[in-house]
Amino acid sequence: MELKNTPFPVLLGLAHRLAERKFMQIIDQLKLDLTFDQFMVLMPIWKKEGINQQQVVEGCGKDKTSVTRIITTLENKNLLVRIKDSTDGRLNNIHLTKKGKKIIDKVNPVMQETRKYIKKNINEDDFNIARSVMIQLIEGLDSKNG
Amino acid sequence: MELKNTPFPVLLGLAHRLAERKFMQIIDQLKLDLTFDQFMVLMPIWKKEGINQQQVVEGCGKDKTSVTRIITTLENKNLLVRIKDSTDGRLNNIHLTKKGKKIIDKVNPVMQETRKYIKKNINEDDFNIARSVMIQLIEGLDSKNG
DNA sequence: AATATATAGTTGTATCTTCAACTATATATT
DNA sequence: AATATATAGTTGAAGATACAACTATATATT
Repeated sequence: MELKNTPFPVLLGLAHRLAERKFMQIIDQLKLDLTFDQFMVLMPIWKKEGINQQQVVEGCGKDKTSVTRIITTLENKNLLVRIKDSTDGRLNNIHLTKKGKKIIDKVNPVMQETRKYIKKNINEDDFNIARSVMIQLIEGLDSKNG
Repeated sequence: MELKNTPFPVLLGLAHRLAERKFMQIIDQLKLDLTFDQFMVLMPIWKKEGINQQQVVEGCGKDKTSVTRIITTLENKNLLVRIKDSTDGRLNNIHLTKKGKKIIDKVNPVMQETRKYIKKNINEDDFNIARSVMIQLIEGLDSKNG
């Protein structure tokens, strides 16, 4: 596939898809019943136990509808539980179960490995520039900023 | 949302999603019955009339399953037609209808506008580095290369 | 020519995504 | 206190995605 003249949004989609696929290739070897998207939702909860769904939305970059549904899926798999906040009835605080923690402990090293794999052969300075461009791009596109 | 320490795959997903959303915001103003993904499939066909589905796959960066289904959707909307290749019976050559061409002519300027919008405030050299990093990343991840 | 292998495209199933509309609770304004 | 507005989360519907298994045609190998 000729990438040189490929529009940037196409590159974005491709990179996104291929990175997911690579991750799944590796995770499948662990025989874990987990998708990439489910992992993306678990991640911020693992980083900060008991955060609410809105904070999960911010932590994983997914739409709140998707987060609602994936959390339901994960709850049905007994990887986490929703607990209503005692002082603000709108909030669902999310807690990992033992099973949830266990699965994350298995997946995390895989994630590290995948990140290294993705970065291999890429100049570190360039990679950091790409990171900052992505961030500027996201900030420029964020609905709050027009 | 705090982006500084956000993992790169999350940034990829976010940028991808926000770019799509921005595009749709603008396209909706034209009252066209078209999604971003449908446009992504139309684009390579518009660039080269009569290409087959496999070439569309390469041109839009989507999975062949998705392309099959989106092309069916677009055929039902009368924006294109499948025509079996006369010398290789495996191939579907895709041709835009008049309606299809008309819609692309309306969307193209929007796409240009969106690209400008996305790049605004981003240093051009940095943007080009980001582009090349994306390409290296895709090439490194492409299944053919391991 | 017969068989094996490769390529193009489709279909089934499960999951994910988006938008818009909705419920419920909390906060701000009068 | 009553009303308006904002925020957190859910649901329905339409569309997109991934993988694996499948059909059909073409090319390579014996």
